[in-house]
Amino acid sequence: MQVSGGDLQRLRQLNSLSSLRALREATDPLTLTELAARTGLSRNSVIDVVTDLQERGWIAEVEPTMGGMGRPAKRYRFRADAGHVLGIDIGVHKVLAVITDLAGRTLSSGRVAVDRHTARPERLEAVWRAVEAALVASGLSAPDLWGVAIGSIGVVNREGLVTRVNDLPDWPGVDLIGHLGQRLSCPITVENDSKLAALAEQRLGVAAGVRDLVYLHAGRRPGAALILNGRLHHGFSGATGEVGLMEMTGWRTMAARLEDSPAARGTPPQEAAGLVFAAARAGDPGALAAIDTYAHHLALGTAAMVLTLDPELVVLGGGFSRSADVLLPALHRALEPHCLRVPDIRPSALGEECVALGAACLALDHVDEQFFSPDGSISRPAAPRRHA
Amino acid sequence: MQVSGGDLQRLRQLNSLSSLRALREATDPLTLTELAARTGLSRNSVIDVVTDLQERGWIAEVEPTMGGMGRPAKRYRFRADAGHVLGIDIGVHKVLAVITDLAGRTLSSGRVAVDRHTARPERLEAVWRAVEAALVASGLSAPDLWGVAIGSIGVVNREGLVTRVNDLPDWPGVDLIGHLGQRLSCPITVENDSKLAALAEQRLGVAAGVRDLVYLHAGRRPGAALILNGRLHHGFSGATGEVGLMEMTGWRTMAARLEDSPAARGTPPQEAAGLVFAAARAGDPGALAAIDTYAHHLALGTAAMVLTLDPELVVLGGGFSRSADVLLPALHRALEPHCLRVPDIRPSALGEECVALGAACLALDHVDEQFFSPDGSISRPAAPRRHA
DNA sequence: CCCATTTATTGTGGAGTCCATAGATAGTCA
DNA sequence: TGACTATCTATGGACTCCACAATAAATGGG
Repeated sequence: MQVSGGDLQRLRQLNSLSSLRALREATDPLTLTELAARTGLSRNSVIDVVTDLQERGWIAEVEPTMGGMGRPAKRYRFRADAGHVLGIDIGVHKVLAVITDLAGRTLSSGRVAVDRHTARPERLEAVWRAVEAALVASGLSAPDLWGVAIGSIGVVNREGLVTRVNDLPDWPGVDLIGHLGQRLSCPITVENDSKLAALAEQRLGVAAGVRDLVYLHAGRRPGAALILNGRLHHGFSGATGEVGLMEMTGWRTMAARLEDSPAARGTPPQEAAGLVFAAARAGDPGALAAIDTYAHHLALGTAAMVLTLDPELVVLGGGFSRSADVLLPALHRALEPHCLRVPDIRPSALGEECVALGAACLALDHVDEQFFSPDGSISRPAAPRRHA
Repeated sequence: MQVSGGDLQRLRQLNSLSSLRALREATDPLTLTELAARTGLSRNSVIDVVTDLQERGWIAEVEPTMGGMGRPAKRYRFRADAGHVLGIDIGVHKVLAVITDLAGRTLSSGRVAVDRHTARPERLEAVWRAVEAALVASGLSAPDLWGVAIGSIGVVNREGLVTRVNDLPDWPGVDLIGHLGQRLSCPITVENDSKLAALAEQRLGVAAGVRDLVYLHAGRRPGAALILNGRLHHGFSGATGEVGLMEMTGWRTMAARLEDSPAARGTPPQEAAGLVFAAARAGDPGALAAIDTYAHHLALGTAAMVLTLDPELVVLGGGFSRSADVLLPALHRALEPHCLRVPDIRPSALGEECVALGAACLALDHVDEQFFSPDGSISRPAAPRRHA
């Protein structure tokens, strides 16, 4: 609840922003009268604001719709194509770059495969190749980007440094902002990948509009992230959702035990879990038991977070969420003995672009913040700045 | 980040509010020039705003300080005595009502002793007697109150209803807003007592200004509450910080086990814990071991919250926090094996008025919200309204 | 085809708020 | 007493919003 106040021009800016927001959040183009009603301004003032925004390229007039009574009104829409942001997902097995417009719609993407043995320089090079591919595919160039956010595995602190990673020995300490800042001249943010997946679900996925939620990354490397009061919860040092570190939850070993179950014995570990889920779907008692055991452990850590936070929703994401038809009921059953009220549980709606899309959402958030800050102006973010 | 905008009078209102906030947050009275610098407004505008605020009784002029160069400047201060709020703590053993000014400073209080066998009607009657006593002591009457908040034991939902209580069988379902609304004509809010204690610590106590913290209520009935992003975290149904419900933490029985330790065997349970802590302070090995066991269990639940949230600070409150000199180091040791980073732990600074003060803080928050809402005016809250 | 009805657009004047600037005022210091 | 400094006071200009009246463009009925 920040009170800003200021100048008459600041007032005009605030009114422009509230008009812009109204147009952006509306599903259909709005007439001047509708916009006046939504912003609470008089019609005259809305005309001033709208012509101004139109000249600056923020909104566009669309064909008036005929057929109603009276003189047809001009209609205006938000121009989501006025600017673009870049979201990057740096994972163990892939690097994915996505370019979206200001509404978060994907325009293009670039993908480069890597693996757990890829060294830091090669991984960074892969990042740049993915970005270039996405830029080429979109027809844009680097200076057209208004913001960039990067999702990385590991714990990311407030300065955007990766501080702790389990799987990639040479990844901690990498300065992604410094690296990408050499070629990109817009604000750059770094965040943990699970956190960005949670953000994507809250903005574009099954958790649209939910204020408090726990995101579970159920996969070979379990994790969790939190959206609290509608915002990503970063924590003091970035290490949130780490309940799996409590040995009693069994999170450290639960995925391996699932892959070791008789239904998948002997298959390569990357396919094992899928086989177990398939077997369970076919009614195999051993597979069902293995999944119940997995769900039991997943529920222990989840219960710790749910009892702490009492969220409205739990989103089941990660690779295993593809088998939500089997896993979700088991998780629900396993949570019941622990929770006062088992929250709604929904499987992730977004695919493997989840993290990159969440990164784009975070970049959009920062663009927004710049607009709405007291000294910001309604124009594209200008100065290259380091964000964390 | 709510964009408001509006007409010229709304702009004036915003500028008045930012001036008011600047004066309230300043430690000393400010001159017009200083105020202009802090608000970013021109001197002329500040004069307009300030004379207006003075006429409405929000600020007062103080004697100019001589001795400097140039013409002595008028100085203005926020009038914290312009309004008052009431905070009520309804506990098992006492009802405490506190009246504070707009700065959260206690003016008067009223206290009535009750016990676990007091039935609901008598407890509600005690609430009213405590309120009347506080009013009499302050020289105010009910219509002078701008806001009321009540801290109750048990889970409190968004509608302000008490939904779940362990110790008082006839307390769930009590409609405190309806009851007090019969005699008080200002907005009334109800919240869980531990949550309010946490709020008090964040506003007036050891956690001043900390954005993310976990409040531990270490006492005969353990509990926890969270401040996240500078605001009280209520949760979807009000049941946050309930990690103690996980049987593996041992929270349900840890206090009884402490009271049962040899150092206090045979003493009345209300004094037992104090005796154990005293014995530990004197070096008694059995007492030290009992405290280590207690700290171990307290740490299990705390670790679940800390790993989930990665807070900056843990505040140790509740009755046992009087023995923080013994308990805090034990808790720190017990947390270390579980946490990546053990947060700063500080003992509560506020005494047993903690909950009532937190209630006053919450009432002040609601008064503030009314000021800063787009359609609010800079005047005392008018209409009686139910808050939850 | 013309006209009443409905809704949107355009134009004018007034009120409120903020700002820049210049001159008057009230202290201190030599 | 007179220079100096910072504050107070007054005036005019610029900007933004609003209310109201007149004009314009569509529909639908006679």
